[in-house]
Amino acid sequence: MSGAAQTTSQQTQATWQVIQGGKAADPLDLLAGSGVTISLSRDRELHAQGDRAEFCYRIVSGCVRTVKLLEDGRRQVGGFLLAGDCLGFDALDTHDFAAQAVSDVVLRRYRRREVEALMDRHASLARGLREMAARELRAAYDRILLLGRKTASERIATFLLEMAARQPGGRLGGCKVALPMSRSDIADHLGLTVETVCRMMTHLRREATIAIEPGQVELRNPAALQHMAADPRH
Amino acid sequence: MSGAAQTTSQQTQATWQVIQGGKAADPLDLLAGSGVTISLSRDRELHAQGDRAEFCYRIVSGCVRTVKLLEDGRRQVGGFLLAGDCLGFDALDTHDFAAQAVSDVVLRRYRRREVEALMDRHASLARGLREMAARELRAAYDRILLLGRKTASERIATFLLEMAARQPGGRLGGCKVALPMSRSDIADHLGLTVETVCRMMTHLRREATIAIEPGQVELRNPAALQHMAADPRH
DNA sequence: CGAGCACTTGAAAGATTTCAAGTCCAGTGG
DNA sequence: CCACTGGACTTGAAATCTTTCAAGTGCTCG
Repeated sequence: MSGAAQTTSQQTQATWQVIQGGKAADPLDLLAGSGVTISLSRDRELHAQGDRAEFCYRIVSGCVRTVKLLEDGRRQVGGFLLAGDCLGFDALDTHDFAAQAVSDVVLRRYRRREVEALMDRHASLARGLREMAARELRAAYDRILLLGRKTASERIATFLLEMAARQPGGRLGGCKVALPMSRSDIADHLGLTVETVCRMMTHLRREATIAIEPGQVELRNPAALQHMAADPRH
Repeated sequence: MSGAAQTTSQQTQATWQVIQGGKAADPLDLLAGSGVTISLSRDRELHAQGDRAEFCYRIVSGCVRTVKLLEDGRRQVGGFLLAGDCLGFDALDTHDFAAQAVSDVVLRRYRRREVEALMDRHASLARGLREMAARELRAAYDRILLLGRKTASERIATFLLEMAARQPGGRLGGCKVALPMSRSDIADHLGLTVETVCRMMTHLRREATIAIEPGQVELRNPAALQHMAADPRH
């Protein structure tokens, strides 16, 4: 019953009707009215590590990376967010990682207070966001397995297949996968060095498993990648 | 308004009153009535990888590990759960990792259907579990940083300090930290081999930073550990 | 008392990193 | 319009951390 909840209740109510009437809609549609559209240019920060978590976001277009830093400069890229992905809905009071635009980015920004209030009013939204958090957690455990137990070549293969699966037109065979992030971003995501990432990619190119083009790769032999993603020895 | 929700609503209502009247209580108290107490002996599984997620659990005593396996037998221990910790509240339809008793264990088991229904009825419970999921996610990102970017000695130091912080009587200086899990469990948790874990522990013992005893270690110089947890060299 | 398993320790092997050049472009200024 | 500069990307060789392979110790359970 907070002020924030009151001010948004009208548009929310309208959206709710639509969902009731239609098929199982995106639970986030409930938020449609309460967001603001923002544009950010390459390398700008959505929020810094430690910032109060006032807002959460949904990517409209472009690519965002989440980043944690160690005091001595070592960097871990938690993940890359593409169009449709959400960020910060499950934060606590502060963000414990930074979020930065990998490319020019358009996103929709929501006030967390309002989202929280809406969740208390609409169990369906709460359920939807809960499921989203569960998916994130599952992805995090997959990454923990990758970082804890997979070799460099397995990590690269897994990463390429993951990016391919997230591509809009999701065919695997001979599809071009956009890689808007730098090699260094990929390295810091996979717990490797830039050089190792390069060597592995070069190796895949020489085997004709992939073709490297600026800003993207073409998967010429996805089966080989899939095999490689589960086999420690090359 | 499912049947499950109806059958639990009476005891829930009673608990709810208590929470309203008292200080900010454990949101899980709402579940008090709907669980069953279970005992499991060492190495038994709470659930296997891929099992339908019918139940979720709260550890009463003992230690539980979560485990993911690769086809070729490589193993990643996601984490260790101690008394008070929860498991499976944020699962999707299936568990994507196994949960196994590290020691003899007593736990409280809840039916997820009932928990879901209660969440829809009580926004406060939903909020509490949401916050719990957020904490888990934060811990997962910390582990990703550890596995992606920290050296073996940093991993060990971080692990020992983490376990110490979770100890019931939370003093750090000269405190004994129970380590119910095997070296091999620790290795698979930190992305190392058993041998490396042993060597690092031995090293710490020789420096008199810790004292090793069966099933536990004593932190003799926590400051040294803290320094080591953030310094890649030694 | 013996077997088996967890744990420890040492030495050799290996995967990845570090260090060191280059190459290739895109954007800039002459 | 074109050379120049800086950054991203590649590639090679040496160094290093961790693993792998090999024993050996010690403890617990039959």
